[in-house]
Amino acid sequence: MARETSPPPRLGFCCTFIPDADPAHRTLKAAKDAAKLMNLGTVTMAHLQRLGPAERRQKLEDVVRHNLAALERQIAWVAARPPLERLLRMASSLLPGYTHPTAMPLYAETSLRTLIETGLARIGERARAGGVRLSMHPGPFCIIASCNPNAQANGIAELEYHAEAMAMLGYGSGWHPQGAHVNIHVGGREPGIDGFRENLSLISETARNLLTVENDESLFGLDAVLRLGERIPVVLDLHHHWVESRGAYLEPDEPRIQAVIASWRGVRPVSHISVSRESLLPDHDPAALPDYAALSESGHSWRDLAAHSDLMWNEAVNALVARHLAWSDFEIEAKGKNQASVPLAAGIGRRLTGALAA
DNA sequence: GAGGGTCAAGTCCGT
DNA sequence: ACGGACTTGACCCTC
Repeated sequence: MARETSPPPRLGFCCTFIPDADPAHRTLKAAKDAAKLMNLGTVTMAHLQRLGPAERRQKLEDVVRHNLAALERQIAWVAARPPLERLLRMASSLLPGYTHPTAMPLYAETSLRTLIETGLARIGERARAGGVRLSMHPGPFCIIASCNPNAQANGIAELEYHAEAMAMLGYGSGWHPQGAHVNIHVGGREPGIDGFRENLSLISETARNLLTVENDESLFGLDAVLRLGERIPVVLDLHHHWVESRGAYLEPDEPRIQAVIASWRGVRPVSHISVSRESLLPDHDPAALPDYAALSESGHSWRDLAAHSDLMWNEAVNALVARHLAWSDFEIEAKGKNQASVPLAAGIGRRLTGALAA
């Protein structure tokens, strides 16, 4: 397959859509209802367990139906945005309790399976027709290597759930098809990188073909995860790297960027960006990159600095994203979701237009 | 409808 | 020892 034309740059928000403050939402409830329509929900396993068989089945089906419809609305919204914004991280709550004993038997029933399979197939087609790049990022419980065999088995099952969902969306064969991926962290200190690499043999080919591994802020930084780059694409989180390295911002010409690109083996990489919370930085110059040493000295803990902001308030970081877009797409990990990613994309769009005009 | 306890899960950091 | 952070605060019951 020839790759003469590289795909266009993309950035997007993660999991949850936040509606604009709209005068049409005259009450708080109206705003909440608007958000509910666009976002995936869930049901607790404890609640499901308390219900009788018929109600239990109905409740799960209701949530799944809602989630399929909400995901389709999210993708339709993203597809209607400018090409730069056509990327979405999907919420893991799509099929609640898929690997939990309370819900698992229900997912085995033909009627629910058919509902899910037909729904996801249509949603995947819609994403591809709309040029929307999709990903998932399972929670911290999804680890493929742990000293606790039970935790490891649960983690692998959780990864397989994400891979199955991707497969039903139409991304089930080949190396990160259309850039689709399921991104996780290395996990605990032990068995670490080597355990992670060994356990790649324990997961399905579909999951291996979708998997990516991200540098974290403490145990497994960029250099550590690049040791997996021969097997698995590396997702570079610039904010994690800043925290882990105590203040380093990578530029696109940094040699390790080439190693990250190589790890994706022909697929356009995805990276993550976020910034420390606005509240920690009342006097910070939004035009300068956050200064880890200075913030640390003025009393901000490692944990505080690692936490994410609501919006992409720092213009220097935004400019850094614009530079890195030359080689990578971006997931914007801000608490304000689309309220952060849309203005960021607009700023970058203006920057690109300006560069062309100049 | 608001308020508050509860929720499947691993691991680390800070107190 | 325990709460918070991370993936993401939502869900569900009671009043």
